[in-house]
Amino acid sequence: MKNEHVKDVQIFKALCDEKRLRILALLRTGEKCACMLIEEMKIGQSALSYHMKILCDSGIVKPRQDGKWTHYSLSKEGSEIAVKRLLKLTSLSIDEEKLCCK
Amino acid sequence: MKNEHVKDVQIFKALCDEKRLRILALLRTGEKCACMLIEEMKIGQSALSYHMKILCDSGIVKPRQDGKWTHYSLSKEGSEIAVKRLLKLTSLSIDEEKLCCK
DNA sequence: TTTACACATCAAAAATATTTGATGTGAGGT
DNA sequence: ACCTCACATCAAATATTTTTGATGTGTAAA
Repeated sequence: MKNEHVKDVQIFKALCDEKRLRILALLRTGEKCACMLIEEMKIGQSALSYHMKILCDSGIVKPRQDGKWTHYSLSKEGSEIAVKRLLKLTSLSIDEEKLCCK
Repeated sequence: MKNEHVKDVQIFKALCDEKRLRILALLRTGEKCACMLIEEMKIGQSALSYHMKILCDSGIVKPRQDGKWTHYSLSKEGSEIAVKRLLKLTSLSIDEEKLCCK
């Protein structure tokens, strides 16, 4: 009854900010480097870094180092986990029992 | 590029708080009245009302009046919309074009 | 119609998240 | 080794969210 949902909160916190959703929208068209996101988002370097950390920590976005540059892209695995968690959180637990016991 | 994601933010804001996830967990076992949620959650009446408003406004939970009592339950439609939005937000837009043009 | 109950709403306080500007770190290039 | 660039991290300022206690609203029973 305590830290039950810590990971879930982390995932959905990543998604509950408009700027982060706009970043995701940019990543939907493919990998982007931080400098490009800063430009497109019209946001400070430090603020972008803050948001990217939240997105990466959630698992939905993954970073890739390329020398001095960092490139970000959507993580298929992370997204799948997020969807699975959402399905679980919003489904009746009866359904589960049906699956297990019937 | 502005209020593009207002509805999405509303949906995921509902999911990014630990207390609200615990409320959802309680609702997974079936409809619950506010008074029961207050008890189980060990939370103030006013705070519960605040959280229920956020959950209901997101569409994930739906209220039902029964005289003086309000009962809350998971909304199947609301949950489906949330899952659809999450899938969209985290999928490459290439996939879409494949579906449309090929 | 009065009263009690269940819940919503409000405003102020408390807690948390985000932005900003300064500084740190690590990878190259010279 | 030194310098610059790209980004991370920190601390303080600002903004937003949540809690709390008081008050409002609608329902039902007396």
